[in-house]
Amino acid sequence: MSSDNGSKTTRDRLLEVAETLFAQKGYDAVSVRKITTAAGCNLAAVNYHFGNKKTLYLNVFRERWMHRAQRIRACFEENLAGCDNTSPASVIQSLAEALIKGPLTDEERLFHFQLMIREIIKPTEAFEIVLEETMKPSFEGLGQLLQPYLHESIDEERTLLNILSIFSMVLYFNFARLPVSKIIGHAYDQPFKDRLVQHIVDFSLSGLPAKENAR
Amino acid sequence: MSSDNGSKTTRDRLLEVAETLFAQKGYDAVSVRKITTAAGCNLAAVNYHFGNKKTLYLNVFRERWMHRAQRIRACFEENLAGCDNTSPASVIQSLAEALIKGPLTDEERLFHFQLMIREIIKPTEAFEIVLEETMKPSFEGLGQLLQPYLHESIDEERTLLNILSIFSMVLYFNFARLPVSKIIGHAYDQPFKDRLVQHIVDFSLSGLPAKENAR
DNA sequence: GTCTATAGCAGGATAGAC
DNA sequence: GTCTATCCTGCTATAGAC
Repeated sequence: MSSDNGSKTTRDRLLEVAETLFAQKGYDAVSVRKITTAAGCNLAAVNYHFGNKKTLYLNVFRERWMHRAQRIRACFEENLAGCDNTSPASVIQSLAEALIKGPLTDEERLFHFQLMIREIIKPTEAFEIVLEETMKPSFEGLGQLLQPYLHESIDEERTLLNILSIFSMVLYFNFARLPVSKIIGHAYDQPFKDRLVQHIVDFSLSGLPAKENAR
Repeated sequence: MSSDNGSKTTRDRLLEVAETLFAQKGYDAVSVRKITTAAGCNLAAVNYHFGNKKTLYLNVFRERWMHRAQRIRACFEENLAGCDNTSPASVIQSLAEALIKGPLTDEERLFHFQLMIREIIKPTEAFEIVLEETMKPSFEGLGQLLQPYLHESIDEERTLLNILSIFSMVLYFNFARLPVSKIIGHAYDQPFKDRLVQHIVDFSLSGLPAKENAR
């Protein structure tokens, strides 16, 4: 064994370090050399444990990203179960809290959404995991939860657009922390995250807080 | 001169090709070789015209991205001037149309937002251009347009969160075309873009189209 | 302003010792 | 399972001919 390895195996440290670096810098900007150095192991370790760099990247999604997505989902369901009744407000609040405050640390959340965004703008094989095993089921579940409360005239596409819009806000406020911080003039501290969740719930339920005569 | 150059100068072709490739694949995934080959010129051309690869990337933003942002802004102002009166509805409709239908071709729009997203997740020097010369002024302008119509109790942060939320939807529906298409089950054709703009306006003004007794 | 040729280095991947 | 040593490809950047 070598330098700064905790109790974890080399394989696990590689996955952990690779996730961080891939999220921060992107697949092409990260070399196998940087990963193995940061993981405190040998250059050949990636090829021994994963075959090649691409498979390491895919396993980051299969073994770590998916697990995070499941933790978020479980948190959403707990939040919802903790509500007195099911309503659009409780669904959206549960969702926003799971995604913005949720079970992940701030770092984990940032990496999670950075990886997701990278797959959306430039899909690889990992995109299938993100889309089919996470996004689609989530949106479908949300659709079924919300449908009973929406106007009968709202068709399936419109329902999906509503869900995608809520999702787009949550996604944006998670991955665009830097511009958001610079624009609002302060960091993502806990009180702000509370206000943010409240804003997303309010905006999703009622849109702009306009005066009565202003529409 | 060489192979497939139109009437444009080598310098212009380099900027054009580089923009496309950087948007599609990201800075690190694109080599100077690929750029010069695609532009039909010699490997040394990038260094001759721009000094190095990084400066070429920055000039894509300075000379092409900024110009696009200005065209979008001009379109927004035209749209707004064409409305009978200023109201939250007319402001949001003008904005959504400028950004989703707007003056850019579908390709241009995709590249424009891909470049923007890449700068948001991993900022370089170009981020300053995007933030200070485009995002900040736009959000400030929108704030001034909308403020008179919002409840007096809404503070500055809340106003910004509302504007950022509208922006997040427009951004998402522009750069996440692939997952959105796969989820709604069809492509971004013109009728869909019309429905999309309408949805964004409706959602931004009123939130979810819920039954009266459902909140 | 555009080309060829090449320096100089970093990349992914593998073979084989331990 | 982890190491060293090495192959070979591809990268950015430059020098210098035209």
